[in-house]
Amino acid sequence: MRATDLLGIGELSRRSGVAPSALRYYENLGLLTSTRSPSGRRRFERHTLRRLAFVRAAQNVGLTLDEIAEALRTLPEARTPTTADWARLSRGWQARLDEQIAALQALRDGLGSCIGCGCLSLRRCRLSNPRDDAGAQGASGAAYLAPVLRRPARREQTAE
Amino acid sequence: MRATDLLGIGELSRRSGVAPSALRYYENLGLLTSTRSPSGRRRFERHTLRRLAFVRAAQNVGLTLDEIAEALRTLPEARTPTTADWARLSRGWQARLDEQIAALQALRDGLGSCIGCGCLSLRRCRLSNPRDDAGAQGASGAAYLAPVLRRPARREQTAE
DNA sequence: GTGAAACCTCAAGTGGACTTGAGGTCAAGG
DNA sequence: CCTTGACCTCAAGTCCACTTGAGGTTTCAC
Repeated sequence: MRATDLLGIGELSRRSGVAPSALRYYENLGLLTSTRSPSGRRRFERHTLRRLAFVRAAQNVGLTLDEIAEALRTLPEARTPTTADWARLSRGWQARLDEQIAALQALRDGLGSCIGCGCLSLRRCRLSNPRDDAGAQGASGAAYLAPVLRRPARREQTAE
Repeated sequence: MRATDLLGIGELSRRSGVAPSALRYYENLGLLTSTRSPSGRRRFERHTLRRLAFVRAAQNVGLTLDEIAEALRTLPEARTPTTADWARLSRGWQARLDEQIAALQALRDGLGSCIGCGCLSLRRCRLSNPRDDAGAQGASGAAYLAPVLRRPARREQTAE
């Protein structure tokens, strides 16, 4: 492991596309670890890039940083994680994604009929559907649409 | 329009599943309007339920409250909105949803191969894929996965 | 040797969508 | 008459994932 195998925070940022401030933040949360140079600068091992890739992917699947940190804590400290380690952590995401996709498809299909009818409410439409009809369904009325997936795209491009 | 056609905030909350505090908040943002009783209490018209249904649906599609408010401002003030009005507003959501679904499917399919290989990074894997490889792609390197759809389900059930 | 760039820490700010709390009013039932 | 509970306003707090800023040190190229 030569010195050039260790990345400074700027280098890691450039290679990962994650802002230095975010990297420090991640380290605070325990998602990342670093050693320090004599003058106190962070030195990250190269496999931190893979860790970051995992973090990104997990975020895309909808995990919070806390959940991700918890998952990462199950990695062996002693050795560089293997592909099998990563595969283990990401098992289960598939199902999660399937659910999210199904929820969105339901929304889209509901929307398909709604655009025709313009109803956008009441039991004819599963697009929104609060429990109108004065509790005709009892307390455990219609569940709302899966609240998956809010929030629009964020400023991701540094360009512009 | 009899008095019973007007809903108090509690009643509206119960029928819509939206918390009173949220309803007041929406009114502040201009998503909702109300008249007031002599003693200053809010009275909502019944079609506010449909407005709320629209808000919910729009949120599910990924719009912010500001965007929703803007859309709602294009509704005619004078009359109760028609189905055609609602349909007009929700046109365009379809495409948005299609995009979101496609993004998620790409993520899932990428994941499929990654679970096998455990790579979870580098150019072999489109699950995460920051621009590693020291800018081999130039400044306009791989765009990250669509950052659609973060954040997990929120406490939606009052039950429990 | 000097100035810019890169790094450090720690505290506070941001944005979106609300909720919570303090402090007060009003209507209805017993 | 009194209490309970539904409602009011306005300010501040919460959560998540970061970013920004102030104030200070180190490293590097010239």
